[in-house]
Amino acid sequence: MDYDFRAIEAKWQGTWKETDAYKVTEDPTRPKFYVLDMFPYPSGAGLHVGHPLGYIASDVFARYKRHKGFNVLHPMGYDSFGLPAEQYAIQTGQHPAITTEQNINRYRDQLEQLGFCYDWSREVRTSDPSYYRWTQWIFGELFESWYDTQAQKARPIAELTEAFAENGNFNVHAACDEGWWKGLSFPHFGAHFDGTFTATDWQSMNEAERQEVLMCFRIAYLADSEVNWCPALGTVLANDEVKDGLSERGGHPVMKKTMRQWMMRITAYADRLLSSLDDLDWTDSVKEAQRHWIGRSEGAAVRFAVANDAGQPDPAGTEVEVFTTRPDTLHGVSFMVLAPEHDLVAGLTSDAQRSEVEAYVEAAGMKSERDRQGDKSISGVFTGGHVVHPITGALVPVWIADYVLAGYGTGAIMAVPAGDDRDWRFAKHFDLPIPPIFKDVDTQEAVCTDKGAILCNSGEWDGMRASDAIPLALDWVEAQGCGTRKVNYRIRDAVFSRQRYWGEPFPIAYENGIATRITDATVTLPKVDAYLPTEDGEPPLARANREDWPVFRGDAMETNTMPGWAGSSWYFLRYMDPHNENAFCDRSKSDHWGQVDLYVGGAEHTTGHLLYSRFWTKFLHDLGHIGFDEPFKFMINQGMILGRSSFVYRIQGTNTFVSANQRKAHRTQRLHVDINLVDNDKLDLDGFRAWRTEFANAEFILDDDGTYTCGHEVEKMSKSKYNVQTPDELVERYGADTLRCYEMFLGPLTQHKPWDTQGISGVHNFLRKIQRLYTQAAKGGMATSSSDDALRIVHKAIAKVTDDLDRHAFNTVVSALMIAVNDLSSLDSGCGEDALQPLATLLSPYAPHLAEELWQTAGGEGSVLDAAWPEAQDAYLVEDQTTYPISFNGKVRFKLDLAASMSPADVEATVRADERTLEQLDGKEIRKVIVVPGRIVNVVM
RNA sequence: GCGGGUGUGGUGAAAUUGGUAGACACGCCAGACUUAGGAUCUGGUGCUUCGGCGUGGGGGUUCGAGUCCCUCCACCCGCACCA
Repeated sequence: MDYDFRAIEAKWQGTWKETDAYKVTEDPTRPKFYVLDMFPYPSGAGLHVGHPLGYIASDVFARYKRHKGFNVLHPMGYDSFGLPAEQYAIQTGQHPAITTEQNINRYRDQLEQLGFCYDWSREVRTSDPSYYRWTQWIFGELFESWYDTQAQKARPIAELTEAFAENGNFNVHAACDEGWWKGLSFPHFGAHFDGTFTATDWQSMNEAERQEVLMCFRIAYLADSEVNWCPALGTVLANDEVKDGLSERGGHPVMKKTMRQWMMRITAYADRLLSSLDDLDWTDSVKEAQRHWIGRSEGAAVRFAVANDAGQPDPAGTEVEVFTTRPDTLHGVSFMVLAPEHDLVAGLTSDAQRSEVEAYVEAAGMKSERDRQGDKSISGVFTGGHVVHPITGALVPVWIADYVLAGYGTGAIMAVPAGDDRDWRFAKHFDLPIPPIFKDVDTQEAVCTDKGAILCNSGEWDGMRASDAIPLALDWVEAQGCGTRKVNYRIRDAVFSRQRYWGEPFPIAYENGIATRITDATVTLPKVDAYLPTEDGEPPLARANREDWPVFRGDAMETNTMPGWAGSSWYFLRYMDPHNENAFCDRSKSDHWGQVDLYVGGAEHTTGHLLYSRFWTKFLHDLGHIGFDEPFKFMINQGMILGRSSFVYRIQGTNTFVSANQRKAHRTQRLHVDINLVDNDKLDLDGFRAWRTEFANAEFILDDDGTYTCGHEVEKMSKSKYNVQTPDELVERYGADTLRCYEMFLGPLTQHKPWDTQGISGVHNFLRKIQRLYTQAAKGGMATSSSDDALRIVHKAIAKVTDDLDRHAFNTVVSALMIAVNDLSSLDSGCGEDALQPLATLLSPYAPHLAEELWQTAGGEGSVLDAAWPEAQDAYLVEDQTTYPISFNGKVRFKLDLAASMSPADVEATVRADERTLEQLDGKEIRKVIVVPGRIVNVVM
C-alpha cells in the first residue's frame, strides 16, 4: 500500500533499458522535434540540485512531445576537454583522459537515476578521437575557406587562388584585416602598394609567398595579433573568457601580448550574426547582449594629414585615421587622441616631449587589463605633434591617452569636447579649447551629447541637427577624399589557440614554415612527459618528440591545441549522426532533424558558445554541408537554484555558540554550518560537535525550548558555504519522481530561486496520494467507465496541463495535477479506466516511473511512454451553473448561482431584483450594470 | 553610466486576452487518532482598531487594474572609457 518508489523506479529503469525505450531513429512519417540541453562539462564535483533543473524541464517537454506523436531527438553527451582535468593531471601526473572518464561515469550514474529519456546510444564526448576528428575536419574546412563579402558567404580557398591567377585580386571581395599586406615583405608590396595586385604579380610569387598571401584571407588563419595572455594559466584567452580584466576561470590577471596564434575570422560574419538575431526566439537580454558584443556602429573613417615642422601637411603623406559616428561635429575638433600603442605615436612625438611620451607608453604597457579598466582617472600626454584639420586647415595637437583603446576603431579619435563626455572631461582637465558648435548651448559649462542639438559654427551644416547633418558630412568627407563611410564593429576575430594539453590537436603540420592541413588521418594527442609548458615557454605538446606523435607530417606539428568552444560549437549536429565515420553528419540526417526546437540551459554562454556555434553553423551552411544557418531556434534559460546557507554564532574569543535569537546580546562571529546538520533551522548539537575537531567541546546558549536556532541566508551554492544539496540524497530519500516534480513545482523555470527542501514533502505526498487513488480504484476490479464528475475533473486537468506545457509553464502543471488528485480523492468512487488512464499519461512527463505503474494499474496497454496525449472534451469542460460574483463599484458583495446559459439581460434583471442588491444600494440609484457573461457582474451606483 | 530582469502573505508561488488577488504547496495554529515521535487525518491561516485596507511608492486611463500608461524607488544579472 505504501508508495515504494525505490522498487518502482528500479523496475522501470530496468525495463526501459531492456526494451531500448528511448532509442530514436529518423521516422519520416512523424513530425520531428529536437530537444537539447546545453553541453555539460563533467566536473569532478558531480551534480548539485541546480544542474538537473534544466534537464528535468527539457525531459518533461521531450516526453510530452513524444506523447503528442512527434519523432523526438533528445540526446546527451559531454564537453569533456577542459582545464580542471588538466590541472589535476599537472598535479598528479595522471593522464587527463582517466580523470575525465571517471567524472563522466559519475555524471552518467547521476543522470540515469533521475530517469531521463536520453537516447544514450547517441552519447558523444568531445575528447574522443572519433568525435574530435570531425572537429579537426571542420577546422580544416575553415582553414581552406575565405569569406566573400560580396556574396556574403564562405567559399573554398581554391576559388580564391583561381581568381588570383586569372585577375589578381581586382575583382575579389575577400574579408581580411585592413592593410593585410603590411606584415608581408615581398618585393611586390613596396611602400606604395595599395592592396591590389595583378595576375602577373601572383604568378611571380613563389609557393611560400603565395601561402603567406592566402593566409591573410583564410577564415581560420595564423596571425601575429594582440592577445589576452594569462600568465597564471599559461595560455591565451578569448575575449569572452576575460571578465573585468581577469580570467573567467580562476580570476587571474590578464595582459596584452603580441603572439602568433590561430584566429577565427568571426568578424566576417558580424553582420549576419547581428541581423539573424531578429528571427530567433530567445530572450531579449541574450539577444541584446549579443548585439552589444558585436557592436555595429555606422560612421566615417576620416584621415587627418600629419603636419610637418612648418605646419604644412607632411609631404610623405602620413595620415592619422580616426573613426567617428559624428562627422557632423568635425568643426568642433580641437585635439586628437591616440591610444598609447598606436603605430604613429613615435613618429608624431617631438624631441621635447619624447621622454614624457615614452614614459607614458611604457606605463600603459605595464598595466594589466584590469588596472587599465579600473583606472577612471584622466591621464594623457601631449606628443608635441600636430595634424591638419581637413576643413579649416588649422593645426590640431595630438595627444596620447589611456581612454582611447588600441583595439577599437582605428585606435585614434578626433576629440570633440563640446559633444563627447570623455573628450570634454579631458579638455577640461588639460585646459584644452572647447570650440562651441551647438546653438544656444554653453559647452564651457557642460557637455552636450544630445543628438537633437542644433549645430552652429559649422559652415554649411549650421542650423541642422545630427540626423540631417550626418549624411551631408559623410558626403562631404568622401567628396573631399579625406575619408569614407565606414561600418565599425566592436567584435574582434577570436583567438583559437590554447597553450594547453587537454584539447583538440590541430590537423596542421608545417613544412618549411608553411602550414598544411592533414586530411588523411586523425591527429591524436601525443605522449608527453609532463602536462606543463616547456622550459622555453612552448605549449605542452612541444614536449613530444617526433616518435611520440601518432601522426607526424612535415618537419613540425602544430603544438597549440584548440579552445574549449571548438567541440561545443557543432555538437548538436553530431548527435544526429553520432557514429558516422565518413562525415561529421550525413546531410540526410541534418535535413531530417534540422534546427534545435528547444534549447535549455543557463544564461552564462551568451557571448561565447551561443555566438561561436551560430558562426560555425552559418559557415557549414555556406559550404552546403547543412541546410540551415541558425542552430537554436528557441531557447529557454533556466534560472539558478540558490543555496540556503545556515549559520551559527560564536561568541568572539570563546568556543560558545549562541542561538540566533539571542545573538544580539553578544559580540559574535558568524560561521557557515553544514546544512546537513540543520533541520528546520534547528542545529543537531551532537552532529555539530562531531563535525570538526575544533567544535568537539563547543558549548551552547540555547533558546528556552532547549534548541539552537540557526541563522540563514540565500547564497550561491558552493562547497565553501556548506550549502550544497546533491540530488543523490534526495533521490535516496524521496525518489527521482518526487525530485523531478519538486524542481518543476518550485517556481517559474527562468527565475532564480532559493533551494529549500522543506516543501519537498508536499510533492512527495501528492505522489503517494495519486498512487492511493489508483490502488483504491483497482480494489475489487477497475471499472471501465467513470462518473461524469470524475471525467469533468480529469478533462479540466487535461486542458490545463496541455495549455501550460505548450507555453512552457512547467510549474503550474504540478499544481493542476494536485488539484485533480485532490478532487478525485474526495469523490470516494466513480474513477475508472477512462479517467485514470488519461491522468497517468498527464503525469508521465513529470513522474515517468510512477506513471508506468499507474498506467498498468489502470489497465493501460504496453508502456505509457507512447500513450497518445489525451484531448480535453468540451462536453466535460462546460459547467451548467455559473457562480457570478456580484460587485458594486468594483467591490464584490455577494455571489449568485445562475444557469450558464442565461442571457446577460436576464442576469442583469436577476441581479436588480435580488434583495441584497437593494440592501447594497441603500437608497442610491443604479447608473449602469455591466455583465461579463460567465465572469462577473458589476453594478455602478 | 548603458542594457535586461524582478518586486504579490511568515515562505516558494498562482492569477494565460484588464473581470472574485493569494490557487497549489511549505510553515504555523487548533483538533482527532495514537497518548514517544519529524507518522496519519480534519479544520483554520493576507492584514485589520472589524469600518475597512491590501500586489514596491505616487499619479493616471477604466464600470473594473497585480495586469495598460506616466513617474519614482529598491534589488538581481550582464556590459562597461566602444569614439
